[in-house]
Amino acid sequence: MRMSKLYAPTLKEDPTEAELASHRLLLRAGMIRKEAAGLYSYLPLAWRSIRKIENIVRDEMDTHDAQELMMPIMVDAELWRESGRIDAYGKELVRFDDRHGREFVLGPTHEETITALVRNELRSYKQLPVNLYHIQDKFRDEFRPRYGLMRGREFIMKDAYSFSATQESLQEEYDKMKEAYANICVRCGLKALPVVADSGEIGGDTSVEFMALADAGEASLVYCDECGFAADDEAASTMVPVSEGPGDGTLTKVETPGLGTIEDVAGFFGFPENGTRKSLALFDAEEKPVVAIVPGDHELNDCKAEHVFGKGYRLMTDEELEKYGLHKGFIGPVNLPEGIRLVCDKSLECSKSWTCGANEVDYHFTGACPGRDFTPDEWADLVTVVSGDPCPRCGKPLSAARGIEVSQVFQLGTKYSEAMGATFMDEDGKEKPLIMGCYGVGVSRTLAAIVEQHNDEHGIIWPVSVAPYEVAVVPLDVNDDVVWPVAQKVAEQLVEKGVEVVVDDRKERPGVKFADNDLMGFPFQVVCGKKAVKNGNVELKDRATGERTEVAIDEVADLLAKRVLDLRA
RNA sequence: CGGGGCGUGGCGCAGUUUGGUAGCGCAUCUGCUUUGGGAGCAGAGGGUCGCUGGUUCGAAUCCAGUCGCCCCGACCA
Repeated sequence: MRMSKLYAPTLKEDPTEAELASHRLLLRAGMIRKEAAGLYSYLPLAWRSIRKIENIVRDEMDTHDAQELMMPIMVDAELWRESGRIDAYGKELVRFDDRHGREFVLGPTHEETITALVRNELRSYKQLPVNLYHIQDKFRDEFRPRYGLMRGREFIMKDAYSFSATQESLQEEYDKMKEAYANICVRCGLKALPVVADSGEIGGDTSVEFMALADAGEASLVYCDECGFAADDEAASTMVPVSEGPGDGTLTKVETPGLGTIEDVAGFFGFPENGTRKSLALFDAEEKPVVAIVPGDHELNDCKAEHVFGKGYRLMTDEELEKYGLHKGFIGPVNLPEGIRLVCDKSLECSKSWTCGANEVDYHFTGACPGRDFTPDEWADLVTVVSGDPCPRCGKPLSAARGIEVSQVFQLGTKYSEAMGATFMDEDGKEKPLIMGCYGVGVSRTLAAIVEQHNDEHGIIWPVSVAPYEVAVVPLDVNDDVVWPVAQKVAEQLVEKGVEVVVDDRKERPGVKFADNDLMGFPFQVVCGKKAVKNGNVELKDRATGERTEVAIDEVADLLAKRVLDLRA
């Protein structure tokens, strides 16, 4: 490919609307253009990368026994009525009538379509399991699309659906997809973690999200380097280690004038904040007063609190505190006024000597002991797990990170097959609903996540496996009758060896060429300058490391082809 | 849906307060010079100022309405 013919208009300045590195760089590198809010055109360079990602996905799907097909983007709304999602999905679901007045939706996902497709043909357990997928544009009319390809209204998704006769078979399909997804991330050059999304429930993993680690990610998570455990920080549950407070374990009232914060109290006793207890007064969803107590160095988790106190719980205002006989900064479990429910974090259950408010202005207790000095109504999981807390699986300290959800595997069960009458005849002669799994990969989001993880101040740094072109040959002066033929020769040799090459044949100054090639992020640049060529050399630049080495003109194609082919996933 | 901001050549912006011949930088085109990190000089082309209506002798500018976009929040998972 000749750069002079390439449709990739680069921008010298940062677009004002773009904040994320991926959004900014994809725009600047001439790879995407916005058509409307949340709607983007993929220009040739981005489309080449998208196709490479798709092909990696295809390869992994096919080797894990899934079959590709293609379903329409338009879906008969009747199917969504059958599944019951027509109302449940809300305004994100785009609906419209065709010319005959029949209602349709633009598929935001395709459970309904696939279930309707297979219910007529998958009739016997002998045909199962089956796993079918397609790669298709999806449309979700997001309230607030943002961050470029990260959260668009129209996006590319690979969605697979498995149909099994038994739970064991579903588990097998699910495990295969999990393996495929881990491979996909690695092959795309993504550092990603499989995050248990459903850990609060009955247990077992029935849903895993693959999170590409990136500071710009919308999800917070904690993970364990030691054993590989990872969970959404809201879903993560662990026993926070707590230290016993000061004192000898007898209940002692201590004057703490004006010390109304955890920091003050910990400082006063010369104890870590962890040795104190944080008491929060709130109203549950039914407006009944509650005091919740957590370790002093942890926060009440909003999501968990909703589980315990109901959606709509809220903290008391200062006036409301006084009304219930509570004092800001000095709330505690001992001598709690009548009628207030006491809920304590489960990690405090083993602690026998609490330092906490005395429910009296300017006084705290040390040595407060549950069961002896007060009795909680409930022990519950209340805190947000943070970096350093022990891994619930192996006990080693957890790390915190932010992530981009690039894919998810989910054991659906019989939700859709039951609602839509997709049944099969089992071995025992009984008709049963198909047991389903669904498995999605955000292809366009994966592209954004890759850029988010692979960039520097000069631009994108593509992993070879998904680079739009693997090598850029950059003659610094195309009018020079020594340099230009050398560049052409090297490019030809590389193409012959199967390498994807773009030649920067533009009549631009070197600075422009360097800037553009760095921005577009081709993994390798072969720079042909007058001086080096005169010595029989060209310069080989590794975009990732910035390392430049002079290589003999006759050897560069061989050398590079080997490196590139090695790095292809 | 709440709060804030913005719509002016392809891109980035000034001009709007105080109405009076639409401007700057980049990009584009031509010529000459330049050629290892976004060149210099000279010249040229390109805009119904988001849209609709109103006020006025006169509107990018004032008024009303409307459409679109961006940011924060809430919602959604």
